[in-house]
Order: sequence, then C-alpha cells, then structure tokens
Amino acid sequence: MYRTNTCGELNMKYAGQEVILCGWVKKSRDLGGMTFIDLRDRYGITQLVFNMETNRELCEKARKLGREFVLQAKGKVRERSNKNLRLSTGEIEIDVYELNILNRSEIPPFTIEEETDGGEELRMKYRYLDLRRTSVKNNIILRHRVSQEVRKHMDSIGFIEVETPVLIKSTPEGARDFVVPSRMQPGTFYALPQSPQTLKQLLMVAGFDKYFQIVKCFRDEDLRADRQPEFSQIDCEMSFVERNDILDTFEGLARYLFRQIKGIEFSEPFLRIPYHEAMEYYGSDKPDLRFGMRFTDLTGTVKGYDFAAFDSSEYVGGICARGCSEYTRKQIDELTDFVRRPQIGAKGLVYARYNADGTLKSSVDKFYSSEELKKWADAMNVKPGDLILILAGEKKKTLAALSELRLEMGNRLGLRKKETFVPLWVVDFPLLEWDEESKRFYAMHHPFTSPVPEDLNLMESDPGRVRADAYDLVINGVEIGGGSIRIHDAVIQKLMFKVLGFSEEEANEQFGFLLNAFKFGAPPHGGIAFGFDRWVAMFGGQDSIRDFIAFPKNNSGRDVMLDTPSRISNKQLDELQLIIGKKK
RNA sequence: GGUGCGGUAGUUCAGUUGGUUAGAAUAACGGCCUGUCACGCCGUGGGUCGCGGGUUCGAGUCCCGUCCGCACCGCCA
Repeated sequence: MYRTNTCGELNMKYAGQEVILCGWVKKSRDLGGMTFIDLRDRYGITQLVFNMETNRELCEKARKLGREFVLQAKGKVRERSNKNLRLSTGEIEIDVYELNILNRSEIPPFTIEEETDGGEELRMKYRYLDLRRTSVKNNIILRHRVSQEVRKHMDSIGFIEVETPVLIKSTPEGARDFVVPSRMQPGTFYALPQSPQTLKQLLMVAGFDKYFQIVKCFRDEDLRADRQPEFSQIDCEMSFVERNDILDTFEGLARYLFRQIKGIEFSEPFLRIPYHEAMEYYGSDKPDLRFGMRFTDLTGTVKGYDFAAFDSSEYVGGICARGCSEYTRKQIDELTDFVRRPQIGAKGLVYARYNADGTLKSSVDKFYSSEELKKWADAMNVKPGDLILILAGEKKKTLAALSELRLEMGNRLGLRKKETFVPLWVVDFPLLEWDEESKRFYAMHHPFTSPVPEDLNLMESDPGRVRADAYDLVINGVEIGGGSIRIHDAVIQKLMFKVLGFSEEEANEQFGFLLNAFKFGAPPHGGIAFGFDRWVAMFGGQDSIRDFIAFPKNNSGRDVMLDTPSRISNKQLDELQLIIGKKK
C-alpha cells in the first residue's frame, strides 16, 4: 500500500495514529537540529518533522531533499507544539520514522506556490507544474464540479446526452473551420465542428426530443483571453417548444448552477430585453446590468447651436456619472484619451459638470448656456454632484464607444462587483446582417435560425427588418449562451437560403443532408448552447478562461508545452497526397 | 491583417541624458542554527541585455528590421 491517507485530511482526531502519506516536497526548512518538510498532494499540505536527536540518519536524509521530490513517509500523527492556523492540517504534524524517495525532481523553473514568480509563458510551457498550484488546481476542480452539476440537472429534467462526431463536414458560413485531410479519399477533408448545430437538429428529427452534450467545438479564428480555438459548450436542443419554453428551461439550469456552485438564489425572473433596446440604451448586445448608466439620446436636444461637432453628427448620446462632478482636469483628460484610443475611435469627449451648488459648467460653454445645459441634465435625470459625458458621431460607432466609456466608468466607480451577478436574456436579434463588401445578407446567428412568425412576410420584401427567434443569455456583460428556434419547415429553409444568396445546388451541396432529413417529419424545435469555459471562469471570478482549461493554447493558437502546431513527416504528407506550398 | 505594452541572472524585475566592472529580490549551491511554517544568519556561483543590422570614440539605453509573449481592434454565423 502506497498511502493510508492524503495530505489534506489529517487533524487532531488522528493524533497518535500511524499513517503513510505520499506527495511532493513543497518546501523544506532545515533548522540544523531538526528539519520540517511541507508535503503537498491534491488534497492539501501536511508538515513532516525530522529530529537529529531521535533519528540522526533519517534527518540527514531529509535535509538533502529538493523541491518537488516525490516522497512516501510513514510516521505518527502528533499534535504540534506551535500550531499554524492558516493550514487545515496545521494543528498536527507527522513524526516520520520511514522515508522513501519515490522520485527525484530537477529544480522547477518557477516556484510552485500561490503567488508564483512564474510568468505566463513559463507557466504554460511547464503547465503540469503550474497545475500543482492551488489556485489553478482549484479552477480545474471547479470545472469538474460544474460539469457534474450540469449533467445531474439535465438528466433530472429528462435530457439525454448524445455524443456527436468530431470529424464532420466543412461549411463556408460562419467561422473558419479546422480541417483534417482524409487519407482514404485523398484530396478531401473533414472539418471539426464549430458546434454540433446540424447534428443536434438531426437528433430532433430522430425523436430525441431533449438532447444535451458537453462538447468540444473548434473555430480557426484569432484568440482572446476569453476565446480559445478549441472550447467546450453545453449544447442543448428540444422539440415541440417555443422560445419561452426554452428560456424557462434554461433559466432553470442557470438558477440551479448558481445555487449549487455559488450559493446564490435569484429572486426575480431574468430580465428579457429586445436587442434594439440593448443597443439603444447600452450600446451593446451584451450589456453589463450590474449598474445602470443608461444612454440618453440627446441628438434632438443639442443640435442647432452652431457647435459643428454635434450639428454634423448622426447621433449624440450621453451618460451620467453619479457623484463625479468634481473630476479633475486630469481625470477628464484620461477619459478623453480613453475614448480616443484607436480601438474605440471617438473624436472627442464633451462633458458637463452639474456642480453641488447647482451651477452647470461644460466644455462647450461657448455654444450652450446654463439653461440649455439644464435641459440636458433634466433629460438625463442628472443631479447636482454628477458629471455628464457625451459622445457624438456616426450612430453605430458612437453607441459602441459610449458602451466602452460606460464600462470604464463602471470600473472606476466600482460598480462592477465580482460577486454580484445580473443575468438577462437579450431577445429579438435581427435575423440578417448586410455585408457591404460582398453585397449580401449574412445570417447573424446561423442559417437555420427561424424568423419570428410575425416577420415572416418581410422575408422577401425587407429582409433587413426581419427579427430572429433568437436569444442570448448575458451575465455581467459576458455572453454566456445563445440559441434560437430553428426552421423546421423546408419551404422557409429554402426561402432563407435564397435570401442568403445560396442557389438551390449550393444549399443542397452544403446542407443537403439536413434539408433531406426535414422531408421526413422534422418536429418544431429549438435550442441553445452555453460557453462552458466562460461560465466556469465566471464562477471562478475571472475574465480569462485560460486557467480553467488544463492545457490551453497561447495567444497565437500555439500549445507551447507540446510545441504544436508542428510539421509532419514527408511520409505522412505523401500518404495524404499533400504538398506544402510557399507563401505568396 | 492592425494598434499598444513588454523581452536584462534559473525566475520576477530595476537600470537616469548613450559613458567605469550591468544591479536588487528570490531561487540554487556551501556553512551555521532544535519549533519552523515567506524560518533566520554568513558566504559562493550565476548574464549572447530576444535575434540581426545601423548610428557613435562608446549602445542594455538611440534608429531600422525581425522573432517571441500579453492585451485589444478586425475576425469569432
């Protein structure tokens, strides 16, 4: 037997008992006459003690141990004379009388402690060492817990987990596919799924009326802190449902997870707001509603006062920063620089202070009198002590910039608290998006998304105005999930392809399998998929999903530990009949 | 594809206006130490300043190019 106990479970109740522990040397403290070793495993840390007086030979052995050596130690649990209340095992220690070095270790390239000295790159190269650190380890354990709870809940409400293939068919819509060359049919390729979208719809045709799967998805696009080329989704689909059935069902899942994982109970139903409202008031289709600071449209109010920047703008909008009227020149300049960064691209920032004494002072006093400023303040419900911030320009861009400014002010005012969660459903997305470059419509969601029934008649006359029967679950400004009611009617599906500019042949070539299936009794259905990594990261209180994935890719899609992507042998290339060309 | 920041000891970083032998902390190694838990004390070793080129009497520092990392924009139905 290697061990009788773990390094995390022993306490005073075990005093006097003989135990065998296994683990890694986290740290040793050699005091000359005695040596202490912190032994670490997945469960915790237990202190081993060696004493020169009682066992000279063993103590000499112990003081030669290096960091991360793997040990097996046999000894007696003993109450400490000096207790360490910061450790759960801090009341006891092991008086060791048998010590086995199971393996030695080189000196690790960074310290394996909570506050590591390792940089991101090193940690990723030696991820197996990084994973020994408590915080990263706990993230992985949290991920496990969430996935278990998802399965438990979905099973309890009658959903079946079905695995779908990973080698599937490439489609030109949406994200870039990762492709896998076929050896048996040289010159042809599988694609890895961006999501099992069409497959889960086929499962609906098959009659599995409640399906889910925690599934790897792949998108060959550039990475972000919250985006990896391979990531996991909680993928779900149901038959014989309308939008509200889906929202209710998965609001239930969200409530269950928050209860089980965070101990949070939401008293109110999740807010449901239409897309156009989210854009108009928050400039984003995933607004952070932990705080208000809604936009006020001032376009009509501010025009006609010879201020060219406003007069020439399609849209002028403002937000109110509560209690910020005494912002210094420097703070305002910082905000101006912030909105003028190329990523945000506003031309400038207009501000107006509503001073505590009731006077108004703005950066555009040349054009607007106190009375006019008062009108702005009234329109925005601004009170003495507040600061008005205004951006102007092309509507779409200005809303987006104002949204960034709103989030920045939310951060500055401490309104985005980590342990506060405000979920909402954003509904009624546009079905289609016009692309100026290729002069055609693209599906905003995907080409199987159903229009809302009332808008069906606009499909041919005014496709841009058609709303989709689609929805996103947004929590704290993060898109946690999204889905839609699907088209189950072959006629509407054909119409959709037509609007998207697909010929019948193209549609059949790419989605024939689905269109074919729909001829055999497709039930009305819809579904949703949640970004599993993001949700777990949110439960873990972080913005980056990387430390919630055991072996993530770096910023450029590289696994620095495996050192891949990498070249393959000429033999492999030959078998696949592939030739590596030169970059043009 | 683009923007910003960064790359100096094993590691995390400092390094002034271009100027003597490039520093600190930590880790490592050696010694001392019987209640430590960020142990303490004394000592030792450790550098292709990412790489290539240029300017200069002289470059870690300035210029050009390039590679790598992180964040973001584009992209991500």
